Amino acid sequence: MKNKPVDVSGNRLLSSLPPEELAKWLPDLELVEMPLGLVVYESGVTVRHVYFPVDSIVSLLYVMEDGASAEIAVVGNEGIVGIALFMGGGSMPNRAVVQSAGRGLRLSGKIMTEAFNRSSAVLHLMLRYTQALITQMAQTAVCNRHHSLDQQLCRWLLLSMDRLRGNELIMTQELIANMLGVRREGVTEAALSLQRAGLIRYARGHITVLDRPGLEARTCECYDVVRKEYDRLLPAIEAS
Amino acid sequence: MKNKPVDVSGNRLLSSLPPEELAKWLPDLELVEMPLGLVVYESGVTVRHVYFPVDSIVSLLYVMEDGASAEIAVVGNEGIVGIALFMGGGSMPNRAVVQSAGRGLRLSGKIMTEAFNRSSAVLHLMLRYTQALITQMAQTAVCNRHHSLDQQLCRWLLLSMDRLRGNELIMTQELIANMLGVRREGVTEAALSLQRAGLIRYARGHITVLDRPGLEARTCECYDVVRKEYDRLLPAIEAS
DNA sequence: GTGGGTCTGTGCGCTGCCATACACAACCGT
DNA sequence: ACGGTTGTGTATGGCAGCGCACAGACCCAC
Repeated sequence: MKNKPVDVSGNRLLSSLPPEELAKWLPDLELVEMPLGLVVYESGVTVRHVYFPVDSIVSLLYVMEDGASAEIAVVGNEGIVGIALFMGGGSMPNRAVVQSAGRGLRLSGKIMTEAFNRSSAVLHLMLRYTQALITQMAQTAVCNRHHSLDQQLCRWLLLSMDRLRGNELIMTQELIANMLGVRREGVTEAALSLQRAGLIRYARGHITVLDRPGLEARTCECYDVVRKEYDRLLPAIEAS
Repeated sequence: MKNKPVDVSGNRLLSSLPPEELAKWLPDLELVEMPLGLVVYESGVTVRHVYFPVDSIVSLLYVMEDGASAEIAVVGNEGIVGIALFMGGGSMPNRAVVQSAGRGLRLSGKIMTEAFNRSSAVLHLMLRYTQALITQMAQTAVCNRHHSLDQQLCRWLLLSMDRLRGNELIMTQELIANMLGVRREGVTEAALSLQRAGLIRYARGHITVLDRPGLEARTCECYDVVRKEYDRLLPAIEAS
């Protein structure tokens, strides 16, 4: 348990809490490292902490019996990992994995649940966030059904970049393929296509976005739907 | 506003409410017809009522700019249509359409919201249901990514049958195709295949399930994941 | 700098679903 | 009984993504 003041401004949800509520959390909020690949919670296992990513990204993915996987949603500095805690189920049939290394603020589930049940401000903020997350999942389903790998890669890159600071992402094509639930070779082709169009630069696990508007033009409507819904449901944040 | 006693036992969520809470709702619960194709709520439009299907099924689907569609989740007598009301957003970027005609119990959003904010029993029940719904959406995304049309049709049939009484469904292949987001011809082929295997009988909009265990054996793991999660999260109901 | 692991690019045949087009059968009203 | 509408079966060609196999390119450790 740390005593030094924790900077809470890195997470949009946390920094949207009423100050008096936040004050109660501060002593228990712990800044933790979230290395690439860390499993934040496992499918079907009761979560003990919630995590507020600061400069990391956490991917919620379902792992099938045969080992294949598919991303369901992604959580970054706009959200919280572990909604099952306050939704009442305690666990979910999917896994949360750190997709982009960084740090996050961790809070014990007990404190979170108490706050949720006591403060209607906390409750309503968390539920609005959850609704946004639902939209992201729904749109993932739609996108998986109807759109090309090319478009999905654009969507995925944009969603990820929205949840980070810079314009660079550390992520191999293999990992992206796991997230999208496609073959690595498919990602290679799609990424090459984006690179040839001058939208990104890709080199051994380092992706740099060169032309964000270009990506936005190339992706499907799904990205926009999700983006707009997050903007609508969550308190505005000063332009980053 | 009806005065005759409304039978609430047809909906699992409603009948799981504490009796004293339910008593407050009774005067305002209205039994309404839900004909095939009725749009319960429209994408982006604030919902004014919630609906508890009794012997109808409502499909949540996203309609794309080009008119194509994809089902995100399905709600029957185990659930409620209009979660955006208590989640705080008021609306969602998808449409709710009656997929199987029947009746439902309608409640004004105002009353629902008040109950949600006042009664922690109502709140927790609704949130647990919402978590189950989230799982269904997540699994839809996974299924869309990885599984064959054949398996998806099985999943869809099973999910639908779980939400109805008998073993018959009134539904053209065209409509099923809209839900699954595939071509009608694809559904024809898949349905023929199931029919040849003796699992269903199909005739001009009438589907009869002949061999439920057979369907369960043929579908993907997605159905089971969703089924188990609904069973886990929602209060047990006497065997139907 | 050399060798081994990691990451990316490429080729090939295969399959599942798409788009289009059309045949036919069942039902429905008059 | 008849013609239109609705629902279902079938064929043909095409394409996106898959599975597999392998080649090169880069990076790091020794």
